[in-house]
Amino acid sequence: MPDGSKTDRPRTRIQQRNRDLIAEAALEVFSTHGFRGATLDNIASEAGLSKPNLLYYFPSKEAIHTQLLSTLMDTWLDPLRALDAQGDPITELLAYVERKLEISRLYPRESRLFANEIVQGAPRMLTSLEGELKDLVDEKVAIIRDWADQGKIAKVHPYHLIFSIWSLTQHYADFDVQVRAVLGGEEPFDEAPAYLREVFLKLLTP
Amino acid sequence: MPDGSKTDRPRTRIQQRNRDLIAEAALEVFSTHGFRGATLDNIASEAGLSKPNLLYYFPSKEAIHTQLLSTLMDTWLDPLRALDAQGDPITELLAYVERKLEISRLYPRESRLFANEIVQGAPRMLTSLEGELKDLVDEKVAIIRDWADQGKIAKVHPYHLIFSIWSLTQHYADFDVQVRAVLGGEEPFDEAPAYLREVFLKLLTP
DNA sequence: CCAGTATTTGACCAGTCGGTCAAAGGAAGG
DNA sequence: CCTTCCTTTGACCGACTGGTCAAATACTGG
Repeated sequence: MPDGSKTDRPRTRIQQRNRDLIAEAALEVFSTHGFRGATLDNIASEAGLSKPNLLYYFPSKEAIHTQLLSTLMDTWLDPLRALDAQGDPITELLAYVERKLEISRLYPRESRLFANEIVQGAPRMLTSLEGELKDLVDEKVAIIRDWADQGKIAKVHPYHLIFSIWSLTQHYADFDVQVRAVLGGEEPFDEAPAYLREVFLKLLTP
Repeated sequence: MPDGSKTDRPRTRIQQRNRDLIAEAALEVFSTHGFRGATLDNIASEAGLSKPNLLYYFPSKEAIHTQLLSTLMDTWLDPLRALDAQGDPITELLAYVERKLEISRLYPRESRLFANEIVQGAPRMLTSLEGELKDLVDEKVAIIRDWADQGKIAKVHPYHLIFSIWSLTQHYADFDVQVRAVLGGEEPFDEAPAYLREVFLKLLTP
């Protein structure tokens, strides 16, 4: 049995491949059915493996889910990490919006995985939210507050500014079905970038 | 057995009370665990009834869920219905934002119930979205487009304007845990109304 | 108080779920 | 070819889930 601890790399190519297959399948299934709605049989067949074989690589359903979440948390925070205190304030913030929207477009399943978890009260993620996430946000909020104090951007509530960026960008991934149902045939991501740019440009211009 | 069809009123006070108890309990459970994550036992004990007793009033778990969704869809659309083509454009739109935010504050469980359903692809709601919802939105979009054409508000993409109102207001209900985790002790709904007012005022002013 | 109806429930069922296990199949080096 | 370790699986298990049913218990009008 392979060592299940997260720290050590898989030793063989087969392990690497199958762990990747499982992660990919689990992302697909968890993101469309939620934790409770996903079954090991679903994930197994999506991955092209048998159920006992899944459990050869991961000790439990919960473990697969947990690994997915913690892997993705980093990816999720990257765009915000890139917000640079040295850059031009408005350019930096608009670039953040753009990066975040692009990620929603490219990785909607990851977005929905988080959405599922958070909407249901984040039972398996609360410590992450209160830890890494809050720390990073606090740090960037300080930068935004400085910019506002120096008159480089409009005086907006920095926490709510960040919430609104998350909200507006992730909406296109998380509520994709609704957006498409309302738009009919039109492709949401054609217009979204320009629209969001306009929103935040108007909001932030002093 | 009571007649299960939705059209006729319950005949007795007991039926009325128990149906209400079940709906309330189901809202609580479905909104925090999703359809699959909710169990009849959960709902029953939350309602203070036995499981077979639930199924005396509703033919199935699915039926409870369906009735919740369709009852709530109306409530959900009301704020948008109230958007008045005759009123002052900016006042009307800001009032819509305010109503929507207020509803998120007062009925977060209802909001999360929808969020759960839509994030997972709206398997039990798609026809509603493509029907009533789209029709109402189309109608109101026409009004907003007129306002923009007449120069009474800024020229913004009307569909995306509506998406952004939904997104920003519902975020405070749907992602409540995350918002609170980041804010620490602060109460989100203290600052949100003024913030959102500022966002949309700046966006809509020609 | 009684008959008849509405309501409630304990016991039960078949299907599904996460997870186990022993045994069978591969891969690789000597 | 043989040994050793890695990988895969069919069969199985106990817990849980949605749902049924017949019997028991309240309610109601007469």
